[in-house]
Amino acid sequence: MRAVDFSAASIEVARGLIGASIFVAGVGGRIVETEAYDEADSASHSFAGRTARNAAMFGPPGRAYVYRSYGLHWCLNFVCMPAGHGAGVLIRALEPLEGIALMQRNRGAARASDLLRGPGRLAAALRIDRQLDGLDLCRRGALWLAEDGQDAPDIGQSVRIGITRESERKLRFFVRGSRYLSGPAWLNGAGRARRPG
DNA sequence: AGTATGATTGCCT
DNA sequence: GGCAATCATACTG
Repeated sequence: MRAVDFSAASIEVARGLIGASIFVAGVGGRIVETEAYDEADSASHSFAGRTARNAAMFGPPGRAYVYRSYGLHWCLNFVCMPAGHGAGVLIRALEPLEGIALMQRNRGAARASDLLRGPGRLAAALRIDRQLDGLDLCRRGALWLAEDGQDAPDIGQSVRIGITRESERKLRFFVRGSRYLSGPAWLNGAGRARRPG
């Protein structure tokens, strides 16, 4: 499947989005880390059913779901199949590509390697907030996606970060060896993800 | 490199 | 009231 194609389950979309790029008004980067949240996933915001906050997750695939995390940060997700069941992909980290100086201004002059490392940080750098919730990503709107021309990256797989429920499922995908990842080093290592020892 | 803490909003999963 | 798909800061090593 094409990378920018949401007619698939979140685990496939999470893997497929690695290497694609996100652009928002003069800034953007390449996706290096994602997490899948599927239907019947107790770690997902959609698990308890539809609310005002998570309504976009229950809409058509290929839309943005933007939520506030810990009352402070915004986080960006893409809605996936099956439609109406609340599956999605959390975008966790980008490699800076375009508008680095502007993104540094948006976040208070972070180093390039820290600019887009983590879902809250990348949303701040790209100035993503509630206004983009529900945006149709298949049209070129305020935020759009681009295929990457580069060859396929080496993709690692690990457990998800910052959750307590279903914490053993390996639904996080990342570019192995990237300097732009979030999470502890032992999750991002060269081998398959495991603790050193 | 790893660990602890407080900030703050929305839903109780 | 408690908790959450987080982050900056302030420590320790």
